[in-house]
Amino acid sequence: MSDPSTAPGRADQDGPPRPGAGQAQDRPLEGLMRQRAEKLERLRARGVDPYPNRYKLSHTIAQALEWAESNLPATAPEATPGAAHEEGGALFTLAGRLIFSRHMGRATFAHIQDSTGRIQLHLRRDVLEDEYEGYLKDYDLGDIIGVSGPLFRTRTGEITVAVKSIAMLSKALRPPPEKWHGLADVEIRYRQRYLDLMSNPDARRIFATRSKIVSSMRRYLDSRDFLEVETPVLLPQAGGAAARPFVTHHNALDEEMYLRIATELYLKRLVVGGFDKVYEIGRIFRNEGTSTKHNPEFTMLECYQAYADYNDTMAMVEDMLPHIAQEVLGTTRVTYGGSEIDLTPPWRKIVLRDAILEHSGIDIMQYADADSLKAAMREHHITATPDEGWGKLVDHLQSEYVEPKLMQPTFLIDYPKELSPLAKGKPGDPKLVERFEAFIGGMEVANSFTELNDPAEQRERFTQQSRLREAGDEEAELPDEDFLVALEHGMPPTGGLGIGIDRLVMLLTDSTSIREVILFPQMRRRE
RNA sequence: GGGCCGCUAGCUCAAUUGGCAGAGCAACUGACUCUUAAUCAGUUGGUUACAGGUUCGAGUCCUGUGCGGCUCACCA
Repeated sequence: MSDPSTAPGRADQDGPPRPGAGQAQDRPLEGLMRQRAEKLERLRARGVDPYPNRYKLSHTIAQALEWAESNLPATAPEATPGAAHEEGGALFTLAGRLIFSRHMGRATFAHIQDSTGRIQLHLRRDVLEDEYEGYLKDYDLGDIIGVSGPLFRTRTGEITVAVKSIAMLSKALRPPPEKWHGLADVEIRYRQRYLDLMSNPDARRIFATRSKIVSSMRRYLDSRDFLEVETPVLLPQAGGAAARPFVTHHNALDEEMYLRIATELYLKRLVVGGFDKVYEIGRIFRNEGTSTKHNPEFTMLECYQAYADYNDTMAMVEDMLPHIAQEVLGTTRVTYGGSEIDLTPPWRKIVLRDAILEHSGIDIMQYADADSLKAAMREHHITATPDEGWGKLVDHLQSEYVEPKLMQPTFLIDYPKELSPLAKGKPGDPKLVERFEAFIGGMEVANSFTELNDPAEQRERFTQQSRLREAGDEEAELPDEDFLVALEHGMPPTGGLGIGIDRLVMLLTDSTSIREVILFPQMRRRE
């Protein structure tokens, strides 16, 4: 009931709802969706299945365009409406999402897009007859459609399908994002990545590049006789890195399980078993905060090579990454965040101690314990949290003062033993291990060391880590008895390497946030 | 977890000092047989993220909540 004193009332308010028009209480989206649902019902009423089981394509859009480039004259001589439709050349059957439609009375130009490209359609009423009216009435932007017809060039030279028949392959019940600006809302781009992909070419480019990077990396390793393996994700105990794991529960065993934080300890078991060159490109889970450089699940390459050391893995890194860049991008010079980065080897190599001294003024080797190092840091007005051990303090100095400066590819070499419980000591220097990290664009992209294969020393290192853990370091390595047994069977001298795939992709696609290179980045649950 | 910023139509964005919530795209109706972000005429479409508060009056000011972005801390 309308109250005349507050609601003036509208002419159509008491009349029947107009077909296709939203009812007053509907939200706009529901109105748009109902229109599409009505179109779907009209298609069904005409005997058209709006979701047919199959549609046989003759070509991809890219193949059709390629054919036309070499078989059609570069320009149409003049506007000769109708001519192409009479010619009846080779028939192409193509499909894709309807992304543009411009209708002008008895003819319509439209574009469809598949994963290989987009192509223009020319629809004519005198050719399609009833199908033409059906197109105008019941097809919408966003629908997946199929078309069949010969190719021709328009007056402006654009390769176009002269459509002789058209088919609805999947009716879209929701409207697509705006066709020109695309989808800009970052949250929707991440939560509904398919909308990002269908409307933003750059998103498609980034993820296609990611795929090429990974396959190039596989080819590189495969061609050097590395064996790709898969190790468990679900573990009784998570080790191989300094990180807190995700915890889950196995019902049948009634046991706590952990998602892996590294593949290291299992890959080394395989080296013990005689696989001298192994690698895994796998998802890693770390129960930590998110940032532009961190996602709780990410992808890492780890590879292990028997009878190699960290000098060999260093040579491999500065050979492999430029190789991948060359293969995927056609160049070893990339732009990242406004900086020009040249991946051409050789890369700069600096001993970690020297790098910290250079950038912070502190020589870590002059301060043997946490207290004296902390005191030195205080003198340089550098704050440290009270519970940080010596290794953590060095890591702190490194990541704060050195890492952000390392734009061009740089290896930092020879890390403190305390930070590297799985790495082999540097001969003649009891405080250091044979380890390097590679930095590009201010990001750590690789971590590598000569693997510790002395079971007794490994046991001792685990014990030291346990002490750190007891002192409150939740990320200290847990002793892994089963791994120690493996080492006791003898592991050859081995060089190990880890490369963060996501960060490599960021670098090669000029993406400054890791969320731009992960299809479905971690997001808070939304009700 | 802290700090800063953001959230307006399906999408992209406006809204002056606190004073009638608007445009473009999409949709709908109509014109148009070489357009291409088609064009032209008209129409529809709003819980201004949510909950409170101040005020004659709140998209705008205040408080809280949610989600997101950046950043710091932590990590790779």
